[in-house]
Amino acid sequence: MHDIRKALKAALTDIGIDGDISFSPVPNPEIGDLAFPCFSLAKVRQSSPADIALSLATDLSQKDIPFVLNIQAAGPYVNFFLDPQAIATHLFSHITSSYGSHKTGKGERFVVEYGCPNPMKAFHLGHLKNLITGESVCRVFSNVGREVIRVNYQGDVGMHIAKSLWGIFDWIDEFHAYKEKPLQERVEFLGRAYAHGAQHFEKGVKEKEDVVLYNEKVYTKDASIQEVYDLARSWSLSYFDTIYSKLGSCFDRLYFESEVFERGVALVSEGLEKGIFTKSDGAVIYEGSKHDLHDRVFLNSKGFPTYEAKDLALAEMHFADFSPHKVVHVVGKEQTEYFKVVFSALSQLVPQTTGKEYHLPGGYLQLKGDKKMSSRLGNIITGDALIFEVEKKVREIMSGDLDRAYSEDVLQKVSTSALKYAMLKSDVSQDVAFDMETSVSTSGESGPYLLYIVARINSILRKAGDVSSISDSVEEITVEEKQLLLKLSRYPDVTLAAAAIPYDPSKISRYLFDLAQSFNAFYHVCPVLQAKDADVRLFRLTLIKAISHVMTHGLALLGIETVEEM
RNA sequence: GCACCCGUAGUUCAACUGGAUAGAGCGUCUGGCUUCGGACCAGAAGGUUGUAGGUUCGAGUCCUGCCGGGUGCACCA
Repeated sequence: MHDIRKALKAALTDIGIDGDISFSPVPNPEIGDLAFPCFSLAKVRQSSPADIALSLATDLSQKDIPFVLNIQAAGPYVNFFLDPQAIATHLFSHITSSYGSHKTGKGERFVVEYGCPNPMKAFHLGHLKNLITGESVCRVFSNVGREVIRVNYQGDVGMHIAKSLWGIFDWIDEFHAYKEKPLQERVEFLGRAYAHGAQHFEKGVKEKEDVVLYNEKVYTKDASIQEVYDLARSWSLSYFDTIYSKLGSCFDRLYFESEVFERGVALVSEGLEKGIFTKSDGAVIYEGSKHDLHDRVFLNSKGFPTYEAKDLALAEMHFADFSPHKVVHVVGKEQTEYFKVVFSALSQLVPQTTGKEYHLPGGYLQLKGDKKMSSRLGNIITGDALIFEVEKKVREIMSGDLDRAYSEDVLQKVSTSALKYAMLKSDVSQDVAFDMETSVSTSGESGPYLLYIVARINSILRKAGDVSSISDSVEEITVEEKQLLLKLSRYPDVTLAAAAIPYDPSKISRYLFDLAQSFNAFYHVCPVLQAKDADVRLFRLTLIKAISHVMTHGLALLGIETVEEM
């Protein structure tokens, strides 16, 4: 579509139109495929948009414009009818393995921070959605040529760790007994220990002090807790690794709060001297209120760094380690105001970060409907529990198909597609109401539906045998085929748009669903293998091969692998 | 109390960034088809885009007020 628009723009420039030339979609294919609205010209030319459209259409009709079959003025619009044959020829010669990839981001290095669970705590639903979103964003970035560094920042110090440690030490014999048990059980123990500590913390002033003591022990690296701390931390991290690998993520660098808190203190002290921070009630704060934001505490009155201070040091490390062009924080949208304040302070403290820090706000994940599932999962619904439930459901559905036995690989891929597509189908900042039935269903807007389309196409291609030769010319192109050609030609624009601010993989998921629907419309009207004419058969095989390629490519950007059969 | 985000079909979401008759999935109703893969398809019903104004050729989209929701605002992460 980019090439098509370029040709149209050139033609318009040729007849004296300057400035921003943009096109708009046409509501109905019967009146055209692409429109040029003439409203903005009306002011300059002191004439009605309709008159201008008419005169432009006449002028343009004199010219031979690539991809254009016919031009008509329709009210204030100049409508272009595109030539499906020319598009097919152009498209089929361009659909190679790199169709939809770009080099526009070449030379740019993006650090993407996502995942970010807290060691010794559960990997909950929010983390799951975040991981899936972040991974997709990384792929979308790589696809335009950017170098992507995947980083994961995890809180291995702080009050939540103190709570866990208090709980563990209160149950220390049990802790030692768990050393021999499977990872899953060890992690579940940690979860209980955390809850135990958190409860204790809430009981009263004295109990609170018990827990705070552990916080200080962690910060001062007290020898009495070190062995237990290290072990519990490593259990958690191994457990997170199993989830990352299951969902196809692999981090280049894990950052921990324990490695930034000291530097955080130093940076804030430095900033205090420079007048960037001020003292207030014994704490050190950044007066965001002077910059249309709100005030935040960076060092508490005991001199310990808050999350804010640690984030400053982390940012400094990002830049020291990778000199990124952009650091994208994939984090829940409730942190929006927080990031504004931190970025503002950071910009003054570490000027090279200015304009390079970006918060990508994610929506919340809520489970919808299914009461059975909610109760089975209990109050604490973890991310891996949801993964398990999806797998179980998919297995249930697929084992109902007695004609076929499915491999574990296929079951896994279908499950993953269900989960990931559900997370990525709407805008990143939109909350996701996860519905099990619609997510695993093969009809409707779901991952399995898209995989099914690809499997069908691949099945047809297998039956067709060798389709290495392509055909781009045919006597007549049907309306369904034309729609597919137009949609396929849009794909590179879509991948480019997804990689631009606001970064959003859902642009791709929506496109793929739309393409799949157009394929279905085509498929039920146009026979492929049984096409009467050999030319038509080859043309359609080439067409569906192109669709399969784009679908596979696009799904990969979402982190979804396709299957040959399902 | 202040700030930010959001109100679109019964429901879950779109709407190419201000353009033509606001579109899809699910659900509902009607019909088709026993397979180039039926885990299917077609058609229909369903809307005063929360509300009242304003801006202009033109508003779901921009501005203001109100109503309703979410989130964040000092030593948690």
